[in-house]
Amino acid sequence: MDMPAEERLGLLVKRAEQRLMAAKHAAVKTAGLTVPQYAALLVLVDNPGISAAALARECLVTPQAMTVVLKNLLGHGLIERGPHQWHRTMLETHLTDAGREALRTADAAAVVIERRIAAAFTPDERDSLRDLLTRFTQAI
Amino acid sequence: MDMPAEERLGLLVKRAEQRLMAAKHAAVKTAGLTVPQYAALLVLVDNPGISAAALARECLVTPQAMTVVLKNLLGHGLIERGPHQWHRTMLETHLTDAGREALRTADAAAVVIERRIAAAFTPDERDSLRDLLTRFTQAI
DNA sequence: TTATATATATCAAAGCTTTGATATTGTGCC
DNA sequence: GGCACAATATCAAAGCTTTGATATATATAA
Repeated sequence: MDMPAEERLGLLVKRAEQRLMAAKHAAVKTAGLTVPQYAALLVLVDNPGISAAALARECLVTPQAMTVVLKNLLGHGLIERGPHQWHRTMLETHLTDAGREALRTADAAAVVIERRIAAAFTPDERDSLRDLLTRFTQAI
Repeated sequence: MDMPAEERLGLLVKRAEQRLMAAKHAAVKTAGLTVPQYAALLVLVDNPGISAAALARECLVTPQAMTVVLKNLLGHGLIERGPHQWHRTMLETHLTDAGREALRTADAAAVVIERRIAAAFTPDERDSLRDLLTRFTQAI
């Protein structure tokens, strides 16, 4: 009301993210995954045995949100969870073979999108966008 | 796995949007609103009597999602809904005085954030970011 | 007039997210 | 040893979002 919608950079970022999420959702769906599940598996494959809390920090969500995602992944047999040796308050999470396979399929589809985006810019423009977005984030 | 996370421009956009949403959420919360509620009221104030379906299109969400948002706004007395004259299949939605007041408060807080973001860039950089983000969206 | 297509609203199911609250366990300090 | 602190997990409530299915009403075309 006090600022024209046209000038609000936030709206542009939101629209870009919305489109990106829609495309990624469709991409990882081919592997039977949701975007948050894909993100969790992506961290998990490089951090076997990571705790739910640590996973949540990596994915920038709350532990409660991650619990829900892990519960669904567990229900689909893509991960396994078991008690930690000495830290009895921790649960170790590991990928199953099915989980690894789903991640492989999903990532292939997701990378196609990232490559399509990258191809829309020159190397200089990519650097510029990276810089502007980083400053955008820091400005908030 | 096939592409370094560093190079994925999508991740940067997602992080920027995440921070933006967190900041906006905190901002509009001072008016007792959520971000989707704020977005709906922002469209509503310029389109009195708009249908839920049209509102959903403006906000880029599904009609079902908008129904939930409107139900909560209605429950808080910020909007009113009534039947349309001849289109009996439509429900007209209008802001209440309380809704207008909440929107005014929320928008003031939201504009502060947008101004802070805008201030982090020169006019040329803003144009550049606008251009790059638009092409980003179209590339998907 | 009848049939088709379109637009509206709404119910239901599944999933993600947040804040808030609680219990258990491990760590460090006294 | 005992106590405060931090980290983990989990329950609960509220809200947003999607896809899919269904019912009603308007508009258009045969």
